[in-house]
Amino acid sequence: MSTRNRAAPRKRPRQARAKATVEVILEAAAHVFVSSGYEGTTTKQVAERAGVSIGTLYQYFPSKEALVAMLLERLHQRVLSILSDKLVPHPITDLDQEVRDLMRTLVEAYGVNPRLQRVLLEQASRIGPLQVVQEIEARVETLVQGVLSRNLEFERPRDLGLVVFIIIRALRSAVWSTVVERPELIGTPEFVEELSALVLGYLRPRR
Amino acid sequence: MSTRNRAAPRKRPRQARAKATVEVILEAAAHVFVSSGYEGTTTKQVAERAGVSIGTLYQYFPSKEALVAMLLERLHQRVLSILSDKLVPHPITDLDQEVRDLMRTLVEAYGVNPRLQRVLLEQASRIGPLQVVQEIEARVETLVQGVLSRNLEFERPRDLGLVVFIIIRALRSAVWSTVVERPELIGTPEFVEELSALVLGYLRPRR
Amino acid sequence: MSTRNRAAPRKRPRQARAKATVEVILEAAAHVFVSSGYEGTTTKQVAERAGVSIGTLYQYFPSKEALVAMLLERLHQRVLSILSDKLVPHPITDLDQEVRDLMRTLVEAYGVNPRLQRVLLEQASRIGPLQVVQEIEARVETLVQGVLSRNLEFERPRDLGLVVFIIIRALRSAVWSTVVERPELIGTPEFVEELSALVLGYLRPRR
Amino acid sequence: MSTRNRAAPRKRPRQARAKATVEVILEAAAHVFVSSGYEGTTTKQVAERAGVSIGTLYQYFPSKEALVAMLLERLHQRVLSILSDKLVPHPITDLDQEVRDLMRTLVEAYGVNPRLQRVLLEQASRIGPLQVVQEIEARVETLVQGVLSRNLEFERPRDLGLVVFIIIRALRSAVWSTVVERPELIGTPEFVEELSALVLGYLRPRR
DNA sequence: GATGAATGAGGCTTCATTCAT
DNA sequence: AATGAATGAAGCCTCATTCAT
Repeated sequence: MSTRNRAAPRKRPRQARAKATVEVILEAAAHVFVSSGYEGTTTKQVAERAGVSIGTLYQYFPSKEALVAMLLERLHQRVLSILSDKLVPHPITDLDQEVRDLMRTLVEAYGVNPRLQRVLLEQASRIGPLQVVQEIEARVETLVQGVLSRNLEFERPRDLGLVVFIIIRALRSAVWSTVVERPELIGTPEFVEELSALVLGYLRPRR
Repeated sequence: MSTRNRAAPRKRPRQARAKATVEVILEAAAHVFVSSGYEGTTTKQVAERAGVSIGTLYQYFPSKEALVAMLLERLHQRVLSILSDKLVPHPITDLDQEVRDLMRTLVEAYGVNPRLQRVLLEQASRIGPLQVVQEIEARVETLVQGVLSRNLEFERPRDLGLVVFIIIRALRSAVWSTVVERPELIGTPEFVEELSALVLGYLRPRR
Repeated sequence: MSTRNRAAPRKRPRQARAKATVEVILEAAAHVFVSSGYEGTTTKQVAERAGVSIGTLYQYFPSKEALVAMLLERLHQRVLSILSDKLVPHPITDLDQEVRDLMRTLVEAYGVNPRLQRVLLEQASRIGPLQVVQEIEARVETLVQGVLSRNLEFERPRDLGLVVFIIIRALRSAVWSTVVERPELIGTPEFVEELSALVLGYLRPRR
Repeated sequence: MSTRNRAAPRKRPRQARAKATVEVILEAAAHVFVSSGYEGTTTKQVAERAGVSIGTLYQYFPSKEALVAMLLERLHQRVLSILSDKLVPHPITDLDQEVRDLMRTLVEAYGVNPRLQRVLLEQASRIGPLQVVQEIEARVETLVQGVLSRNLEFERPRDLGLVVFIIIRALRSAVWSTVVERPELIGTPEFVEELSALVLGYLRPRR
């Protein structure tokens, strides 16, 4: 319980000013985490960039980990909301297009501040499996698996769970690596096309 | 150069005893890095696990970074030797089998102590682009690209460099994630089959 | 500038408590430097003697050098204020008395915590030419040279700069050595008399 | 006894080779002490510069202090031999010339590797009053005092011990400072002339 | 005698966190 | 609520010295 609590926010801000303070701190934290990494980031730096005192920071976040936890929660909410918006069940007309849309959605989701995602997820595993993260990951997998199971049939028997597991990691890694190593490609149609090819080729039965 | 190269080993061991010491330190470092991560690892822990004094450690490695650099070098030598052994140019008979072999080789290479690979590569980028790493990555890409360019033809025009970039990240990530999250799958034929499907499907022109 | 200036104080204390802390740390540092020398002094010793934690020390002084730099600045301010107070230009009546007063002033200035002066000046040269020190030394030389040039005439041509250079070192050394080796003499009229004789004899043309 | 012994050489070298080794170590030590200061000097540096192993160094000198002690002894032997050679009692003809010779001798003595003298004497006081040093200093003072007492008469009563004390410090400091701050002046007739003026003026009764 | 590998106490410094104001 | 001064555990690293070979 004590461990779990370290990562929990200290108090929910009630007043408008307090809410603004929390926002500004989180923004600052995101910025510093991205540019300095988790260990390279000091709470003082975050406070300074946020323009608040270190004491104020600790009033809202009882530890450095709590910053990670909160950011992780937010980030995943954003990722999840993207997925939920786009993956509402609906009648399928064009299978190919369907799968392609799904992938585009995943790429879009992983493209939300990917450097921050990287830093945070790295910590997520160290902090101990944060419930938020696990939940989200599970939901993403479920969503994807749902779409696929409703729409695909394989010639040979395949473990759909494994397929989804692999797809997600492959896509995520491709997106993140590209952000870091070839940022100029992000957003080009060519890049999206290749990612789609990766996934569609994988899902489509081979001759 | 002397001041800057914190990552270079401090001295070449001359006596047999010293060589053994270096080995034992590196083994210890690998172990602790894997279990505690780079920042979570202290030089004292490494020395203790190696059964040597902290002074001895610093006699051979002038900094924590130097441990990473040395391990990185060794790891890559191993990875590269796997690749070189298997990817010797030779007459192609069965294209499908050929590509599948290539992928198996990559999986094998990324399966060499993957948790350590993860920790080290993460640091590699922070330490500054270590030559060893860049070289290796370049050579892997070149090798793969070579095999592919000799054996594949695409219906639509594709940027082969981008294709290889994506394949490598996708494969690597899939292997690493599996080691961490589903270790029981590593080595199963099913897993290898899926990875092959991922790559072959990607490379094969879609109908 | 930020990286290089290890000798600059880290932050200006705002609250009254902080100011008091800075004072107490500087006093402690002066004491320990005098009794143990620069290298013999550890920052921990200083913090302990000041009755603050080591962290507090580093909050205000980013390094051991910064302690030296600050003490040097203070010491020289004191020395300079003594000189400025006494060496205000004024009409000369008794030349002999005039020079004697000048010397008395120098002795008084070098007599301000001379053991500390020794330790600090030794470091000043190692730290790299601190501006404060150079400025002060230059001003002392200028002041002395000014008084002398307005009041002395030599039979043979002499390099007044060299004369001043020698006088200052000779006086300073005599004062400092006496503090260390014959402290009982400091302040006796006899001692002052001899120093005056040293300087006046030097300045007065020989027959 | 244990403290005293730290500074004593470990063994007298008997063989020629051993003697050469000791010499080469001492030369190296002198060099490194001068360029890096006492604390800045590591025994390993000394060994390396001497071209011997650290083990060999410790075979002849049981500690870093022992190096200082030995160098101090040698240096003072040299200083003392200069003084002894020149200050042999002899009939006085020209008083003025006599005193001037004495001063020249002192300057010459203090000019023998003055930077090393500075480093060593600094340590001498920290190591604890080394007998060698005290003896030498005493002998120098005695010698000088002897010459002066036989040849000078003052109008007013003066403490000759104090006079000598002051002269020696004044001269030494002037020489050493000049080496550090105005090396180009060392050896010029002008510089010697000023030092002589300093001393002669001091000794000669004022009108 | 020589070598250099090994030791470990101890130094400097950072930074997450607490708490008095 | 906010501030920022104070804390101190803990990390990295150096270097004088010992000792097995």
